Amino acid sequence: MAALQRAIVTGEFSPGTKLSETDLAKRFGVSRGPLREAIRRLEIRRLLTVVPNVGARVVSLDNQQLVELFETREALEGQAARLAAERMSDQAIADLQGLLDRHAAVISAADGRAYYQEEGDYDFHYRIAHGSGNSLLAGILLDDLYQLLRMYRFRLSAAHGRAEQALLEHRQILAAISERDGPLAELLMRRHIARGRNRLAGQVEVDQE
Amino acid sequence: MAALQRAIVTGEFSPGTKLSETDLAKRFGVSRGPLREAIRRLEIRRLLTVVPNVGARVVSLDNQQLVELFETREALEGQAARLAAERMSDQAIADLQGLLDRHAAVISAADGRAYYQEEGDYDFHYRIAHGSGNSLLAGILLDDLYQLLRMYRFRLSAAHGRAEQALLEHRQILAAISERDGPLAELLMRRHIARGRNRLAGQVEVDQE
DNA sequence: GACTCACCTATTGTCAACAATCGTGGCTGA
DNA sequence: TCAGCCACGATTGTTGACAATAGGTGAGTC
Repeated sequence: MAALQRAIVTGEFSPGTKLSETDLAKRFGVSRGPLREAIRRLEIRRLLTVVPNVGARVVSLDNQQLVELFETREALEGQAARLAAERMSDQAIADLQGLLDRHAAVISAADGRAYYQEEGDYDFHYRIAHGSGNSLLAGILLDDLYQLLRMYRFRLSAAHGRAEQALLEHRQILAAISERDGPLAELLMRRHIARGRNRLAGQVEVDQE
Repeated sequence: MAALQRAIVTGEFSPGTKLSETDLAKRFGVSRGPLREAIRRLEIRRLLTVVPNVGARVVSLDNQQLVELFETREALEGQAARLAAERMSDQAIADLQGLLDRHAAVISAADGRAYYQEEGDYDFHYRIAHGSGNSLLAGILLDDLYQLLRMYRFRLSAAHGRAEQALLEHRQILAAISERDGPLAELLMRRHIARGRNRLAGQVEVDQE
């Protein structure tokens, strides 16, 4: 069930790949019934595109669609940061501070490369989404958009030194949250994501098929 | 397929209702296989809550969850309004102006009651979402959140005179879009939705079972 | 040689039967 | 009388087989 989603998100199936029901059923050792249900779920989550009587393919996002993804994240994560500033517990904020400290250690050890590309960035955003105290908002971000984003992390490869920059931005956002300044937290988060979007827009198109 | 979703959204099944697979299968004249796929889809769309080995129920949102819905809409529709101000065609803006004129006619004819409760409000927000030019953003709003919202329109019953107020706010938003003022359009849209949320918060709890 | 049409294969869509799990009701015992 | 246990019924989860549709392939014709 979740195994299929993981296989897609982790890039085991590259974007655009045709998914045969019978093949997948054998691969995961289940019958086609449950598998079709899993496919429907991933279709709604926008990880697969299904055309009737033809089959399912792993979504293949062009740069335009990635820009759309970032625009949507900008709105939702901005709101999440604002709400987190109002609602996150002092304990959760302290924990998040600890997380960023660990990230800093990783960065200096790995010379800046690892942080942004790897799960560290997701960790931070993950906690902010949860910290919003809004389970609907958090659900849309974590269950839908982040899964989509992870498929394309390879294309969002960080420029050298981007890791330190990202960490700095994370620290600024957390500082705003810590001071319970909702509007500032929202503004900083939106900028943080907009930077990612701009980096994307300036990138050469890399179409695969 | 879509018939089940329509039946739920239109309130044919009231919130909290237990949905039996066999009953629904007979009702819609299909087998349990396709029906289960439909259930999974509606589960992801958050219209049904499914607990394993027990069954599916129509979601039953308490006021807290409705507040979450409005908070999420606020972020997404605000962004949609901002983008619409940048991207909507002059033609689409003119059409939307015509829609609001027709709404005004309906209001004066029906003495203000019909507009806000009925589909008129959705029409406006629907077009803004589309006007954003962001199909992901529009999809989340139209396919997920609005369906959820429509289930609870009865609880959001407008106070007398709210229809005129809503129409006025719609006109202000459209004016900002027409002047290509993205930030203003976002601000006004967020306020427009926040008013709905505040009305909700001040409302007595009406739990159904 | 290129185009058209019919067939054929492979894949998706659907169905009815079987297995597994949960909730309920009644029974038993203290 | 009430608590706990057991068995039964009902509902969900799963499976394999059958039907329908799409795309490719080959022969035939212009």
